[in-house]
Amino acid sequence: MTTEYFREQLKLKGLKVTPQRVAIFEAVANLRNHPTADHIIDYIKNNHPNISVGTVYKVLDSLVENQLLKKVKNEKDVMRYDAILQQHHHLYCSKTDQIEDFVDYELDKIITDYFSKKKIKGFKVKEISLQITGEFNNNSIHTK
Amino acid sequence: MTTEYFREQLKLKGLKVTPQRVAIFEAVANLRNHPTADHIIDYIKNNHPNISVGTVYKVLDSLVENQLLKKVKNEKDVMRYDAILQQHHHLYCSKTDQIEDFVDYELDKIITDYFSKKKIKGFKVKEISLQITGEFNNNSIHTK
DNA sequence: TGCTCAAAGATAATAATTCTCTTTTAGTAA
DNA sequence: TTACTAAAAGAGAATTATTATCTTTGAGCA
Repeated sequence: MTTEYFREQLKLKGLKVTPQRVAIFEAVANLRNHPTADHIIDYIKNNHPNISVGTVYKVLDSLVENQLLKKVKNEKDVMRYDAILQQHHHLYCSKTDQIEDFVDYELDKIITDYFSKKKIKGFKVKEISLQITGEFNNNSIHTK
Repeated sequence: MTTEYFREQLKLKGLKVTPQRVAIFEAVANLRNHPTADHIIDYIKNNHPNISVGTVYKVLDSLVENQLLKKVKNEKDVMRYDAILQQHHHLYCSKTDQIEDFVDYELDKIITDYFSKKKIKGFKVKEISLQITGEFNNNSIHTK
C-alpha cells in the first residue's frame, strides 16, 4: 500500500494531509498486530524524530473518528489500533496478549443471517465482531 | 443473592473472607451495567466509608484471578467488571457507552458447531464472545 | 487467647492519555 | 507566487486510572 493511498484517504475524508497524519496512518497499517500508541511513536520516530506524543494521540483519535482506523482493546492492556481494511474478528492469545485478525466470510454470513431473522428487542445492531480467546499453539510468528 | 452466597464463594476459592471482599464482590453483582472500579468505590463507601482505593483494585484483581469476576472493556473507556460468569455476549451502545449482557443459547450453539467443524490453524479456541455494537433505540432502562 | 501470615490502609509512584497554550503549516484565494 | 487563516503540530503540564510500597490490622487456626 503506497503513501499515495493514505494521502488519498485523508483527502476523501476532508482531512488536511500533513506528514504526521500520513506517517501515523501508514504506521498503523504497516505495524501488524495492532500497535499501541507507544509502538506507533517508536516506529515513527525514525523518520519524524521530533513528533509530539500529543500529536500522535490527536491524529489517532481523528483517524478513528473518520473511520480510517479502529480502536481495539482486550481485557488486559492499553488501547490498540487497527487499520480497518475489511470486516474482521480478533484472536486474543490469553498467554501472550497477542492480537491477530481473523477473517471468515462464511462465519460472517451465518451470523448476519441469524440476526436478520432474530432481532434483539430495543437494540439496533450495527456491527458484530467476535472476540475469540484462546492460545496460539505454535511459535510461528503470525505476521504477514 | 444473599451475602452468605458471596462468603461461600470466597471460601470455596480458599480466599479469606473479609468484609471488604464480600462488599466488593456483592457490589459488582448488584451494580448492573458493568461497573468501573470507581463505581464500585462509590457504592461501597456507604457501608465502608474508609475503604482504600488500593484495596478495591487488589480485591477486584484477586476475584478475577479466581474467576469470580470477569473484566470487560470496550473501545472507549476504563476497565469494567462483570459478575456474570455464564457464557454471554455484550451489547455496546455507541451513543451512550452503555454495556449490556446478551445471552442467547441458540446463537452459542450455532457458533460452537461452526468452530467444531472449522478449526483455526495454529490457534486453540477457548472462548468466543460477541461484541455487538449498535444503539438502544428506546429510553427504557435495561436493568433487571 | 494469642500467633501468624495474608489482607487492608495510606499514600507515593507510574503510565497512559488529555489539556492548554504557542507556533507552524496546509489549503485556498488574491 | 504570496499572503492569509483556520486547523494542526509541538511542548510540556495536568489528569486519571492503576500499581507499588510499606505499615498496620485482622481472619483463620493452633
